[in-house]
Amino acid sequence: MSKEITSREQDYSQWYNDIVIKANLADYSAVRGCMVIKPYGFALWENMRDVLDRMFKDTGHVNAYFPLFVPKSLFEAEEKNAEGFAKECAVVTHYRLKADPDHKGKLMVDPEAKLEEELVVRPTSEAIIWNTYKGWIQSYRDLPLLINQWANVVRWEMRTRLFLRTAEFLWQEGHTAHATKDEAVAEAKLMLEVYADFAENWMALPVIKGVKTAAERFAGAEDTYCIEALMQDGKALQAGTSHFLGQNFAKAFDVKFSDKENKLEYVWATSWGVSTRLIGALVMAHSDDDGLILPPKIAPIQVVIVPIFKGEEQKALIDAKVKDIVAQLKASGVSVKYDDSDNNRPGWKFAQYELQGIPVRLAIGARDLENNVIEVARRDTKEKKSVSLDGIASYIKNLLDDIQSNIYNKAKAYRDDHITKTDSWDEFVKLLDEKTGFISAHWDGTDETEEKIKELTKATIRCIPVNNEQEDGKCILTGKPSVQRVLFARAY
RNA sequence: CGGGAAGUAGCGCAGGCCGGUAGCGCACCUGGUUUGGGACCAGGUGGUCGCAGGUUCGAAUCCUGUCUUCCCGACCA
Repeated sequence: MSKEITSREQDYSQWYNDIVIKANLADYSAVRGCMVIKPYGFALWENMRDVLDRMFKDTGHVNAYFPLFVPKSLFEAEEKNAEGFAKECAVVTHYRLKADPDHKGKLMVDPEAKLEEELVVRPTSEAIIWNTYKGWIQSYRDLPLLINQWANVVRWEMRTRLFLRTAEFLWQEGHTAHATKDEAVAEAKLMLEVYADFAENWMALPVIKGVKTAAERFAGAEDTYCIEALMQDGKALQAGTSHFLGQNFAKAFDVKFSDKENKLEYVWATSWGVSTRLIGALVMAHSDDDGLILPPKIAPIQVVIVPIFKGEEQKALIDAKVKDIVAQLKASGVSVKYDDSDNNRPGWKFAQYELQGIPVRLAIGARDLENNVIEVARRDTKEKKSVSLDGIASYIKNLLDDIQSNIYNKAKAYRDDHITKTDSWDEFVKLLDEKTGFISAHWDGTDETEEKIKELTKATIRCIPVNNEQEDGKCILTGKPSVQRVLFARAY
């Protein structure tokens, strides 16, 4: 049991915070609601970003960068979107400070330097981007326009949590323009598939693809698609969203194109994003009471090697052997760190690297050298095994694959076990409190019922799964007729 | 933004009521012994007690304000 980390049973929230801090993913900062992403956490984000970036490019997208600031007049152009974000916008009103005459050595906002028009710090970039697209799109030959940007955004949250909800966060936002509705819908669905692929095959995070109800939909969208994941405390977490925006932004920003018949039409739009919140999902989906557990495919370091020795002579022999092992692993594309620092003893290192979620640990001492073996410890199951050094690289490669799928299967088994069907309101309430997870129940399709259920239970409709089975039934709350079940859960 | 708790050495905490030389454990430095699951001995370094005011001869301690964090709530794509 870790000395550093609160157990999940004792305090799940504290367990999460402990892991984020103690595994060196992030740190608190002097700015309310904003965190520092530390090198280890950022390396993880870089790996995730690189994979996603390649997936975006493989589906025809290119990167660009748009400004951090959005003039208020542009921001408010698409009314629903603006209203949706209005309450959490940071706004720049002045452009200069000056020495404060009443407080020596202090600065004050210069009242003379008020901006003509306030600048909204982007909570998302639809406005500035669609204002720009207006100048880029004239003809159907300019379409589709498939652009992504990696950026920071600011949402002035009242209550923040490391990675899960911070005032500033990093993300990517794709913004595409299309000639037809069908093509835009297809794009939104395609990117949902990309996100699901990334979550499942790289993050080992099983997700449910679905569509949001009107109440949960992105402000300004016609349809919001999402991937929903389940955390170990039974709460759902939205891990990514993809929006079909219809012609709402095209109309708000007057973006028209000439089609083949030379008719002027509004373009069709999508936007889609995932953020550093995914790191929070990763932590909460896989980790245990000893610390972080990372899927090998995105772990910053896949293998750490710890030498165990008495005296410099042994150390030299081990160094020579490890040098060879490191070369073999690197040649096989495995990222590896050799920790031969003398600051800490092996036991300390073992605990530390487990806390940081490094998938595989190798320990090697004089005894192993004699027998031409090495001790292999896997983080996910904590199994240890002595393995021959002959063919060690391919053994490790296979092991990393096995760990990747084991982590996924474990998360999936938990998730699948926590999707419960019910047709009884009493059971619905009981399940939310006791079993937790997703509850599959009939809903009459109205905002009022959804809102009422949220009031009564704090559960929201996470999504209507794609390809949802159609089945006649009665609404869990009102008893009114329903044609399908939807997934409810308490959520982050 | 409302309610609660916290902030004293890098980390974890004591001290605070009852104002009077700022302490403990871990970490760090030096030396030595060690090294197969968070080593041990000895000797050291390190703090304007979150910040700003106030009360007082004197404030970590009392008062006011403020900042940051955590928990609960409201809010949140």
